[in-house]
Amino acid sequence: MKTELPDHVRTLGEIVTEEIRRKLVDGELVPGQRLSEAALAESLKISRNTLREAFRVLTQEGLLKHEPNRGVFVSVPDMGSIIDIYRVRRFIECQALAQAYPRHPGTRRMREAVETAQRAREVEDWVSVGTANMAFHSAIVELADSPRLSTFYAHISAELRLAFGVLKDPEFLHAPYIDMNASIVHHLEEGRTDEATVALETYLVQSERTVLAAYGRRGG
Amino acid sequence: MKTELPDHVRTLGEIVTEEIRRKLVDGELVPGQRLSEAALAESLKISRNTLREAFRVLTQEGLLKHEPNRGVFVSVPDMGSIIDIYRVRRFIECQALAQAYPRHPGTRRMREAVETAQRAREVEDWVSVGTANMAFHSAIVELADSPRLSTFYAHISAELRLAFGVLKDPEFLHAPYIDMNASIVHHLEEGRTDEATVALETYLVQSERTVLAAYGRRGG
DNA sequence: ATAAATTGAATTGTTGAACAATAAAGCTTT
DNA sequence: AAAGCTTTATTGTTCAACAATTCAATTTAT
Repeated sequence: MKTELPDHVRTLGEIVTEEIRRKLVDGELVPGQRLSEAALAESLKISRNTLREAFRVLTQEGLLKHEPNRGVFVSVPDMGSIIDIYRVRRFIECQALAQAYPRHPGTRRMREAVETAQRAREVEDWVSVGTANMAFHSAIVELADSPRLSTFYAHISAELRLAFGVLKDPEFLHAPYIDMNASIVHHLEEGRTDEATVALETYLVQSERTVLAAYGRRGG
Repeated sequence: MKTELPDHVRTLGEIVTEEIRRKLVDGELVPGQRLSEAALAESLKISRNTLREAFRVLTQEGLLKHEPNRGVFVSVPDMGSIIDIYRVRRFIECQALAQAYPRHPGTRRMREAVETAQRAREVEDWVSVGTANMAFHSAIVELADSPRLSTFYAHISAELRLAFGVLKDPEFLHAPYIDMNASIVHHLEEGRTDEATVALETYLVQSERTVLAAYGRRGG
């Protein structure tokens, strides 16, 4: 008897899409940078056509910007984008949390993300702190039990990492919020969804202010 | 002096993407149908490579489904999809309406959509009624002033039209709701956002039930 | 000297053909 | 009827070519 679960065959185009996406959120490719078809195709050892298919997907996700006849560029998240992203985050995360029931499996994932972040903080591994922090908020969105909402949030989230990348200070951006997250999940576990929601909103407002301020100091 | 605003150069790939998208929401291509690269490319008079780029975009939008080595198929919205879509709609539309301020320009667009729908009803042009109805709900989402949220909603909306297409009864699906929409925008204009939100939620619950029931009778 | 027009190189847009890899269908053999 | 094997059609991927466009450099004109 064979285990029949390959279901997700990975085509070269998809693999390459993931690879470029990773380079984008990891900061190997920086906002504003132009991605030459010929150069990138050679570097990834794929053909231009396959690369172009990947470009279309990532453009649709908001990570790349396509300017016809000029090329594709890594999206530059300006202040308008950041404001919009945080507006969406408050819009989605707060409501997902507000109408969650405390026994939802997502709660466990929130708890785990907080603990992971705390362990990473002890070793001062701020990149891992950031990753765990993102996982925490993804878990919040999953409380809504909507695949489409979760996918959408994943895109928003990746776009925000692009913005964080240019700031290059994960400690500053994530460390202060670990305890707030702990408090949020604690409220939720105890059934105090109202207080959890208020705490989350406070978090998001404060985080937005921090990011915008840092952004204002830098590129404008 | 030349009017310098072409800004959005339309590449052949984009044009073709729009064309296929139109065929999808107009029901010329039906859920489950396989789209042969060779056949469709020839029919549209474009190359396979260009068509494949369009496929990636539309797959990302949820209108097509890509099964590696098997081809791309028009998405078949099953009950799970419909439930998810309506969950997202309640999630987004209700909150957008609840926190809207009555003088928002979106309000005017809501009013105009209602009037367009009413005029179309008098002529029994049910397809136009449906289009106006969709415009009404897009206008609700625009009350949130978030480009990303509006784009996301547009995708959800197109996916829902795919599901409506198989039911083929625009009168049944849209006509009963014109007056509810009129009532919603009226409440909003008079500043009674709470009542407007309740009415909207009622609308969405009722519409979902109708669609699911019709779906259950058909393909299941 | 500045602005406009021209040229030319580099890049993207698009195509067609080719071949490899995979899946579906048909056929055989048990 | 099930398992194994061919055959066939389709997708995955590459390559080379050319058209169309941008951009910078150069020339020309004011």
